Formats: sequence, C-alpha cells, structure tokens
Amino acid sequence: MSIASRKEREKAAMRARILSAAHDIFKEKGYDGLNIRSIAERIEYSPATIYLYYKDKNEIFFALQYEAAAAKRDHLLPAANIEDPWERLVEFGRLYVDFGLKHPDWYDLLFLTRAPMEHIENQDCWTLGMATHAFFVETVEACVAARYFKSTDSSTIAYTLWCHAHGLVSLFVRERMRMYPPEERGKLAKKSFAMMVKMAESL
Amino acid sequence: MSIASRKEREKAAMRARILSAAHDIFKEKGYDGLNIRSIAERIEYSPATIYLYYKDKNEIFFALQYEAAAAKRDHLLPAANIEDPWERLVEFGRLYVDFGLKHPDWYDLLFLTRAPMEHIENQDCWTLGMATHAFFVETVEACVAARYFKSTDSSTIAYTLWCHAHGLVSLFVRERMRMYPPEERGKLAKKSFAMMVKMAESL
DNA sequence: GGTTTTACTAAACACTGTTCAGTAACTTTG
DNA sequence: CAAAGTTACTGAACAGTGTTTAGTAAAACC
Repeated sequence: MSIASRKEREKAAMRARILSAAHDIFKEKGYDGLNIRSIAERIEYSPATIYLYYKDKNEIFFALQYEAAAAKRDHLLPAANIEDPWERLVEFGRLYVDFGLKHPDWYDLLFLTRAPMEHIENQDCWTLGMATHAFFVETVEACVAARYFKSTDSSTIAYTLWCHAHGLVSLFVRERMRMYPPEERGKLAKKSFAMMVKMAESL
Repeated sequence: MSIASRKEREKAAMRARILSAAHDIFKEKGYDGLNIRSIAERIEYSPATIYLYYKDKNEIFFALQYEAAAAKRDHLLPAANIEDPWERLVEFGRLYVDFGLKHPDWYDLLFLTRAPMEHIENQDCWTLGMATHAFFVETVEACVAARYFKSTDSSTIAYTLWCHAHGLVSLFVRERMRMYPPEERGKLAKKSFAMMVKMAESL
C-alpha cells in the first residue's frame, strides 16, 4: 500500500506543479498566452506528459477557474463579518467591483471567457462560485426580511444588482469604455456604484 | 481611366464577396467557426487571395463588427421617433436588451469579444457605435433637461443604465445564468429591466 | 508584339491542441 | 536476484489555425 500511496501523492504533486505553472503563465501573459507547450517547458517535461495528468486544456481551464473563484471568495470574505444586512450588501458590492477592477484577468476567466459551459455545473469552480453567489442572495434576502426595501422580490433585486455590477466590470475588463478618458473611468465606476446604492435604497 | 475604375469596382466587389462569405459563416458557426480557409473555400479562391483584399483577420473582424453595429442601430431606430424623452429612453433600453437576447452573436462581437482594441477608435465600427451611444446619452440629457430625474449628472445616469443593460445581456450571452432554469431566464431579464425602470424613475 | 503590371495560387512557415508508438526506468514475481 | 510486467515519459507526428513568399499565367500597356 505504501508504494501505491506514494504514487498517488506524486500524481497529485505533478498535477499541482502543472497547475502552478499554468497559473504563473496566466498571470504573466493572460489566458491567450497560455498554451500546453509553455506549461510543459516551464515544468521541464514534454507537452505529451501534460495529458497524462489532465484530460485536455479545458480541464486545466476549469482548475484555473477554481483558483479565480477562490480568489474572488477571499476578496469578498471581509464583508461577511458585517452584521447589518444592508451595510453588508453594500460592502459586498463594493468588494465585488473592486475585485473585478483589480484582477481583470481573474474576472474575465470567471465571467467573460467563452468556455465550455455544457457541464460546468459538475465542476468544482461552479460549486464554489455558487456558494459565493448564494451568500450574496442571502444577504439580499436578509435585507428584504429586515424591510430595507419596499419590494419583496429578493431574487429580482439580487439579479438586478448583479447585472449592474457585472456590467460595470465587464465594460471595463473588455475595454468598451474608450469613449471616456482613462483617468475618468475609475471615477465614473465609483460614481455609478454610489448611484446604484442610492437607487437601491429607494427600491 | 475606364479600366482603372472597373478594377476599382472589381476590387470593391471582391471585398464585399469576402465579407459576405464571412458574414454567412459567422451566422452559421459563430466567430469561432470563422476562419480564413473557410472563407476562401466559400468564395472559391485560395486562402492567400484573402490577404490581397484584407490586411489580416482583424480587418475582417472590424468589418463584421461594423455590420453588427449597423444591425444594432437599425434595431434601436424605432425608439428615435418617440417624442417624450423618458418614454424614448425606456423603449431604447428595452430594444437594446431585446437586440442582445435575440442576436447574442452580434452582441458578443460588439461588446464581449476580446478584440484588438488598441486602434479601434479609428475604425468605422467604433464611429457607428459611438453615434448610437451618443443618441442614448442625448436622450438621458433630454430627460435631465425635462426634470425627469432629481439628479442632474446625466453622464453617470447614462453609464449606470448602460451597465445594467449590458450586464443583463452579458450574463445571458456568456451563459452565466445557469443557476436559473432556462425558461425563467427570459422572465427574470424582463422583471429586472422593469425594476431598473422603476428605480430610474425615483432617481 | 514585346514588356510590364496585375491577380492569383501552391507550398511553405510558425503556431496551436492532441495522439501514439516506442523506450527506459521502476515494480512485481518466481 | 533475474525475468516479466507495469508505469512514466517522450519524440514525432497529425490536424487545424493565421500568414508569407516565390512563382505563374493572364491582362494591360506601349
């Protein structure tokens, strides 16, 4: 059993090495600059070896997406400690946008990459993302329960707020804000977020 | 001179044939399924010929993006006839979302594709898109002028509304709404749009 | 009618993801 | 401990991208 378990450990270690290399290359050159041969070169193995540990590039993509989801969760975590649901919601939103603007590559990977979405429900990255999303929805529900809004349709409220935050970050990440001068983009994002908070208050 | 002008016409005709083929393939197989060899095959020329009429694939991409921008403008055009600025704004938004949900590929091409954005300001597609965007901003300004909002910060208002609509369509187009059952997604989009209109009324 | 210019293409290059046959090392077995 | 079997790994290839280049045949020019 000892040899078998050692092999298992080695297998896991190799998977980790591959993923770590992929992670580094992704951070350096983005997803477009990430390819099997560059991973192989970095870990000093042949490209074919990668396929002994990952079925295909999509599997590596999903693993990376899991890391992105974890990074996002960690970024949003501080909001969880806030007692008041409304303040928690606002801080959650602020951190969400902040994450997107600070880590456009991670955000892109999570929400904007055209990825094989067919069976993503079975992937760990999806499960993790859903947990974070559930926390957001629960916060909205807590606000509704505490009568912070006139409306009681918590799912539509949550979705609407998400749409705005996601749209905000997306336009930024995919460079569709070129009609505004670069130094104004951040300010506009901040002002728009504040406006959305104001609007939500009278919802 | 006659021969020269005929040649010019033939050159333009060839460019149009290439673009038309690209358009068809794009509609059939999406942007991922669009490649130089498939265009060449369809117009019954060699792949190298394409490069005598378009500098590279990006130039074809920009031309396609122009078509998408034109399709979007045409889709939004009916709103322009509405006199009342608020009603015009609402209809504009409704048609914007409608366009995105009905033509996800076009929308993707316009706002979600990771394209060479460095010099897009010089491209016709950008100019056209900006014209449509200007019409939207002017409508918001008209609403502000007519005191439809308490706030007078028209650019932030316009941007905020755009963020929501864009986020709504983006989540749809890039399949990030899988936590909602398929038949509910359209309904949720409608409800969220209505909620945003309500929120904007009390802005 | 001979020369120059144009329109076009076959073939290649460089780069992707991926597969497969072969090999060398490790593990098991008698 | 040596033979047999299994595992880990790789070189070379395949098929698919965008793109370039040398060469050719037809058209245009003089």
